[in-house]
Amino acid sequence: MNILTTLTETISAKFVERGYEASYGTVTVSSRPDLCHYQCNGALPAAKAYRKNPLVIAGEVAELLQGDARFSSIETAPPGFINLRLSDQYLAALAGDMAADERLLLPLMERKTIVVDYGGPNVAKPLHVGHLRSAIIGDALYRLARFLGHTVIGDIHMGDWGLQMGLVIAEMEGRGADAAAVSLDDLNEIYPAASARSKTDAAFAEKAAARTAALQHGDGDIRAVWKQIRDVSVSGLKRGYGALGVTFDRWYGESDAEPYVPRVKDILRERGLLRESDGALVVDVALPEDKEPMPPMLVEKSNGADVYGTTDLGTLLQRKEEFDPDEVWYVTDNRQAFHFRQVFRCAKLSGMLNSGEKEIQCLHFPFGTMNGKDGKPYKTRDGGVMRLSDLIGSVVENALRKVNESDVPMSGEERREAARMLGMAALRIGDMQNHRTKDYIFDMERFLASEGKTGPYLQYTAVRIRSVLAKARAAEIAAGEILPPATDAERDLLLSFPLVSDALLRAFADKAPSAVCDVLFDIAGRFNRFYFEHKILQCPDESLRASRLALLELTDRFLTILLELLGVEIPSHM
RNA sequence: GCUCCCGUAGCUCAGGGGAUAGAGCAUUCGCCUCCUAAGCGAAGGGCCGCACGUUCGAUUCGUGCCGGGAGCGCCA
Repeated sequence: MNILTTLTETISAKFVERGYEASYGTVTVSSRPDLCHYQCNGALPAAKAYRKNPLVIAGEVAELLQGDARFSSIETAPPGFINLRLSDQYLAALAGDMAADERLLLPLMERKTIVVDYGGPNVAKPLHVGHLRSAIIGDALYRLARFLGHTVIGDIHMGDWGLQMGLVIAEMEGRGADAAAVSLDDLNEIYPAASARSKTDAAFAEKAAARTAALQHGDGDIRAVWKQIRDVSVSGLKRGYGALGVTFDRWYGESDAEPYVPRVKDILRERGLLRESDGALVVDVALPEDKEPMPPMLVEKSNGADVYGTTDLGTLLQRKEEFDPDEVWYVTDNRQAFHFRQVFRCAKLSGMLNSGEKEIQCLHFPFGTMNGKDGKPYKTRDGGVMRLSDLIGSVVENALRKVNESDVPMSGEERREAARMLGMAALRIGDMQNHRTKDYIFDMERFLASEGKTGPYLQYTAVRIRSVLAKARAAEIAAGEILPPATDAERDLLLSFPLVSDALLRAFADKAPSAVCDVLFDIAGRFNRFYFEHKILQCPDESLRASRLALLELTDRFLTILLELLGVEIPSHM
């Protein structure tokens, strides 16, 4: 049930009836809530096209709308606005229809198969704050796509095949470390050490590169060491993503694309796309219309090792054969935009995106950086990269401090559980309340505050609703039919529900979870005002009380669905 | 240097050819004998970076400039 679509259809039909083009009938949410709920500005551009007074056109259309019971007022205003107010009866009926529907009349789209690539952690490296955004934004997009009816496959796409593996293997060799006995903690220490050494020690860097090439070319001993490292790492990664509440359908890595890489090279060779350059193999991906310099994409380094673009192509081929998707989404850092432009072009040139009649759409949805208060990428106090587990630990610890200030009776276990949920919500909403593509500043105090656009604010709203509903159940007071709103607060709340459908479609179109956040804060704010101004259980009028309870139930269902789309859990108390 | 993104209230950010540009925080002032006050209300606060252009109309579109960020073949 998309109110904007419905109203646009209605008004467009009236424009047509008056001899104008349907496209002028677009209805938007009013920019002047004091005057109306919805508005149509189409008479203004129509006036130009048809050389008429816009107010006259608006009047012609408005006249045809008179008598439509959905509206309590249909007015025109200079220079040519059509202003619409929904009637209280219609609002109540609409809410009743939503409540009667399992998915609240929220839209289902035409089903597509979508692979979402939103992890990208490196094996042998602990998760750090840089992995947070990909995980929670990707997870939210995954949930949203699935909710809207698509078939979605989430793939973590671990980096387990590149130079970082060679670095770790070379470092372990140098130390004489036993791969079979290596622990997660060892790995967490080995990689940074190896990475640092490769920058100053040229011989070591060369050795690491050689080990990378050997791994990729199937050296059995190296492969055995590699497998050990990988297995240990994966268990750590599963724990890390588990703590975030982020799941994947496939725990594939670059190595799983390895069998496809020779085929990718064959395809490129057959198409005559491979070219030697400075001892390396490259594909030219520049187009005549390019405004920026577009260097060729590197497929094989001069030492014979593959680079990540190569494995990305192999992965694409794997996804095509395993899932035959309509779309493949890459949720990664902004800084990889250029890389993906190259890969996507190369894939298109190779013809590997063609699948029957359709062409697989590869789409990169980049996101900005999480910065510290200094506006620079978030670091620990000593300037190092902060581990994700440390970040989560400190957020949950701070959340627990807040939960412990609450005088609501809760057991220790309940407090810890609430703190975990509040902390994770603070992280997720703190991140996703901003548009995906923007950088934002990580501010724990602000994210954990109960006032403002925060996770805890949204959770608190749901908690107090559920508290009332629980009391109603205990007192055996049943919800009833939603009555037409009698007050502004009630009407405002009812008006927020029809906006959800449009918000979800916009969030999906832009791949922007922030649009889901916006509508959540809108509903929560309106509800909290309603809650403050009205008695519910103490309401003396029985049918009014039943109506308000139904309104609480409906609000709770909207909040629950929307929060779940963002991966936010609701504690039982707080 | 070239390419892309961004510049909106003291701060963090929405919005986007049309009416009086919106939230949240912060500040000030109010609201619990009552369903969770981790809540609600009110007030102040803006040359929408600058200039030119397109348009009946520009904060929104275009061009240039200034300021910030990122990227530009053997890392991922």
